[in-house]
Amino acid sequence: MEETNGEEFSLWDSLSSIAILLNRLCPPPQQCPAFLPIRCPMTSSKAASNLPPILKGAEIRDTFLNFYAERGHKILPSASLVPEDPTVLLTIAGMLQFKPIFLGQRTAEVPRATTSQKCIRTNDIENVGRTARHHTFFEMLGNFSFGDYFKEKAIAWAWELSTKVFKLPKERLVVSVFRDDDDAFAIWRDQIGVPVKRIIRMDEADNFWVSGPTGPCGPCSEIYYDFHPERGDDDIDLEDDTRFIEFYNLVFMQYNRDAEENLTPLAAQNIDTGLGLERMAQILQRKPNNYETDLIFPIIETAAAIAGLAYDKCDEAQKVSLKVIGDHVRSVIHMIADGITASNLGRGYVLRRLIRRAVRHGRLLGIEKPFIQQVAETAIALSESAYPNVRQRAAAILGELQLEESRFLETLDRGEKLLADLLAKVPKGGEIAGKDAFKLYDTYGFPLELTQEIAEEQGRTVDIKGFEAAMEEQRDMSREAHETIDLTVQGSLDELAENLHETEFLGYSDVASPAEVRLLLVDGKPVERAEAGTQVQVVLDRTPFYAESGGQIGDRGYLSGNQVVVRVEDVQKDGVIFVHFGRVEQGTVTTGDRLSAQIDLACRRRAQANHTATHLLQAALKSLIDENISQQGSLVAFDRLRFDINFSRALTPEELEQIEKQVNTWIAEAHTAHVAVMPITEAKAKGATAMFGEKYGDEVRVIDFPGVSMELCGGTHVQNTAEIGLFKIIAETGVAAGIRRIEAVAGPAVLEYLNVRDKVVRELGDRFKAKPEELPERITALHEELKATQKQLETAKAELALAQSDQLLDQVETVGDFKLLVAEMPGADADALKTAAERLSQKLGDGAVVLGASPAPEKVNLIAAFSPTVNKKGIQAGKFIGAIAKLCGGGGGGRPNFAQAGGRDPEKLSDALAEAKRQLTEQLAAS
RNA sequence: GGGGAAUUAGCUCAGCUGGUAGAGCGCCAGGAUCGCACCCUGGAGGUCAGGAGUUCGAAUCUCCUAUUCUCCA
Repeated sequence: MEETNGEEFSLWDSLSSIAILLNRLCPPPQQCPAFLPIRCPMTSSKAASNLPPILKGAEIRDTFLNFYAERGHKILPSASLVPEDPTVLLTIAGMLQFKPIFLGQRTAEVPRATTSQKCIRTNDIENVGRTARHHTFFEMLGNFSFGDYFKEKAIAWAWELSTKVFKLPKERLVVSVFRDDDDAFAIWRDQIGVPVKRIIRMDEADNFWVSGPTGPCGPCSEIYYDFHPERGDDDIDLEDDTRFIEFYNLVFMQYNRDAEENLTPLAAQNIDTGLGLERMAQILQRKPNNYETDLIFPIIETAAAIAGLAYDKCDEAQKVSLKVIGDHVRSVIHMIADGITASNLGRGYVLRRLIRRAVRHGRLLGIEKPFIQQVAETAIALSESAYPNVRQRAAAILGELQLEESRFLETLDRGEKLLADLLAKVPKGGEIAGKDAFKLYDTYGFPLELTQEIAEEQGRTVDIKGFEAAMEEQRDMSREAHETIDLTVQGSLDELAENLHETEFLGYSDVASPAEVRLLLVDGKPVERAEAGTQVQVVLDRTPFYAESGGQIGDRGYLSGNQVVVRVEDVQKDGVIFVHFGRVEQGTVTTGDRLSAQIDLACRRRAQANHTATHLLQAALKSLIDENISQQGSLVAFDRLRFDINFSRALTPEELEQIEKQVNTWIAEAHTAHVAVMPITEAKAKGATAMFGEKYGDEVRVIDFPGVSMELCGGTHVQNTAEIGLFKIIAETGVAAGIRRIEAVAGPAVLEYLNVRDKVVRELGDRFKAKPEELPERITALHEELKATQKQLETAKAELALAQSDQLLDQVETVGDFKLLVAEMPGADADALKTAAERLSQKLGDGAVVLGASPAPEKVNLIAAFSPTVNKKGIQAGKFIGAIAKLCGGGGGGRPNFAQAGGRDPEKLSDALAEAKRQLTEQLAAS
């Protein structure tokens, strides 16, 4: 078929409707195995001979994987969204799980593989829903060659898959190659037969792949689908996304780039490709964008139904909101399924933002009530056949979403209230300051767009520039803080590292060893010798000391030699070099000295007990509470251990008791440790627990207590769990939303812990004359008694003050139209004075009352109560009493009608009162 | 890792530049009612998260700690 005659739309539309009809005739996957649609009547029909068959998303996925499986590729499962590579936050590309192979860190088990990989990217999050194909969640179909086939086959297969299997018309395909890649250009032109005009050369920015500043890299070649072939082959602009969509990217990894940017050919050349599932679905399902494909649209329909909307009748803004929900919900269910929980850091924070954006767009659509769970249920149903873990984890997903959604709705409520206050202060037509909007966002989590929207409704604007400036400031602050950490020894060590060799670690087997001083530092600077009394850092050629890592703190001990003793208090690791921090206790230590390095065995044993206990704790949590619990942080010290886990609620006392019991049972069962070093892949295959955020080499150390716990770990452990003796949980607290912290003690540290508790309880028992179990009751009773007594005392004091005040009525004098009372109320405290003064002032009517007392040594209280008529004479209680209080060595103030003051000189009280009386008499008498 | 904020009665929250801790709901009692709900009157209920400091005086200002929320990396 020669291209359409410009009537693209009508033809396309009519073909679409035929296709839809045909699809109805043979639609359901269960009747229609993956390849059947290709054999549908449609493909043989003349009218549709040039139109690819409509395939469901799932069929596209299966077709791709099977195509490459038939060509010797092993189908591997999608890797988790949480990458093994700790430097990467989330799995952002199909090749991520193979990166170590491409970087030469690991050898491939198979020469060819194919995957459908779930991916998350949030760098273009603002575009999601607004363009046809930006997503935070997408699936990348890929075929990979590890030093096996290269360009020729990769190109040929990609073309065969596109044109023969997916039946994309050749005339509608355009390919790109890297500017200098003549090989690829020739293959496309000569072997595939693509017209030269439809092979476009592109620059580095688009068609040269690098994994980092150095390392493997190479040119790419991409295949684009052309929605408007009638526009001709002459000015093809692949950047024009109204015409082209890139759906297949082939990366030819053929060079290694060094620090000087020299490219040298790789011995083993690799192929890494990616075909966007959603994009292919858009093409094959004739949809205007990815969102309306069967991979996402049901989610949108669910959301629309909840909002009471019909998608095709929605305006553009509503469609954007629905698309954002459709996209984000897919991200969110897979993230939670892979064990991520919403929090305020790292990938947990990414998850939170996605959930909140989805909720917010739901509100934009007019949904007031929680709805995310319902939408998520649709998303789970859509994904479960390809990713069964979303169904297995459905309860966790829905629970997490419900928690986070309600938390966000609370945040919004609070923000709306604060914004209302803010708006009240800005006149109509005015502008909300950028820093105010930012504070709302930064401190209270209230989205900027929402601030703008509500402000606009109220006829006000928001200073966006000011907001962004404030945001930039906040970013700088974070970044600076991030960079300025730990400059202690680092700098000088880096300079010297070239002259130092890797410290040989002997501590797994030895507790003491001869060693040579290779480097001596004082205050971070290298020195030849250090005298007794100086703080030093020592680098040895070999050491039995464990350096802090994996949460376990460094060993303590001594370095000793001829007349020299250095006490080691801590050991840190800088890469492969161990630095012993300590103090020279005796003699002079000199670079090159041969010393005996000996660790403090008692401390080491405690650390071992705590460390193994940490492993048992993790195993117990996984088996008793939730298998998805994983470590978020850990500390193993000599006297305690701390273990942070991702878990969204507090553990109950019963659960903690259960865990404690389980760990102690394992201790009592005396399990023997099997420690082995093996390739990481083997360890994983055996089911060893690894930690995210922990860097592992190819060879890993596995600590195995068969049947109980198996973990990758470089720390030191007991040989038998019985050595731990006893394990006791002492606290369970929250660290951040979604993260709980368990603190415990194990081994000898338990005894210390119990001794302290025991001493306190015994002392309390002695003091309260009660048995330990009676203490709480006893204290409650005493507490109540105390409160009752205090209450009685207060009442009595108030009564006394009133009685005293009544007696003072005798001393009232009349000055002109006013009543005047200046008196001392011995023993009355501040409260009593206030009560009395107020009562007297009421009784006197127009007039002034000044009372004074000294409730304690070195303490004076004064109260003045003036009627409004007195204020009119220009006398204010606050100012008046302040001046009087100065006479007693103090100060004071208050309101014009009622004020209080104090001082420190009781012996001057009567003089001060006399002065007060004199002044008041004089001023009140004046007319 | 670095910021910002919050913590006041059983619950939701006021409390201004330091000067006698409040409201609404809930609770208890009384009134009204054949009775209940509504309603009216009265009452109980507070270590102002904890600790230190400044001050004559701190819920209020400063510092530390804990907990929760939130933003950035």
